[in-house]
Amino acid sequence: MNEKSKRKPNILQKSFYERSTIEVAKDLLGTILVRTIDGKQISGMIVETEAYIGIDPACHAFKGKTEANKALFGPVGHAYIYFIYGNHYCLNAVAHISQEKAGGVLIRAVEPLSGIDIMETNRGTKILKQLTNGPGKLAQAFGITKQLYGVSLMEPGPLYIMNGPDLAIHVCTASRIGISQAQEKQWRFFICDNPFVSR
DNA sequence: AATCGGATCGTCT
DNA sequence: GACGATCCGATTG
Repeated sequence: MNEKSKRKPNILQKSFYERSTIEVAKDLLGTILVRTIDGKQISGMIVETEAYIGIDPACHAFKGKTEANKALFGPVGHAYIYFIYGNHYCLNAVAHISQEKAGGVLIRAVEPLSGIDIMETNRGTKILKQLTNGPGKLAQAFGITKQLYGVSLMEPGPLYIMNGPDLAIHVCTASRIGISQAQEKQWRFFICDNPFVSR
């Protein structure tokens, strides 16, 4: 174990996020999303993601940089959060190769691991499968709002992502959900047969 | 089980 | 002024 991993045990670092957005989206499957809030911890294993690269018409960064999407153009390994449909926040991890100007991975679903009682309170339901099986739902369960906009996911703070257990993961691929552009791209990834994948 | 429409508001045109 | 990387409850089969 080297000095770096001693300081930040198991937390994914810049070298993980500074790669092809699609590769990062696949590799985030099976990792652990951790939220610390009020001294308590919520965590879940990422089971569903979607890749959005800057040159892709479905990506929020496609039409250029704005105040709302600027995090997508910022340093990799940070959170890009957006508010949609008047009700919901969604979480992305900024990730792209250095030559690209923007790109991110939408975290669409996780499998609850710890802090399930807090998730139940945040979501207003005790139905386990409905706590985090969708991007808006997991944001609500984890208490993710725009106050976390742009925070680093690479250090022990309010929100970070850790390596998961070394499990054999079978990755399924599909079209992304809820977009009108570039629907043919197969850039949605999920752990096959996991019950917390949306739909 | 599957489908449908309403809620609701930040962001961009 | 319209729309959206969604969710939920109601209704129908």
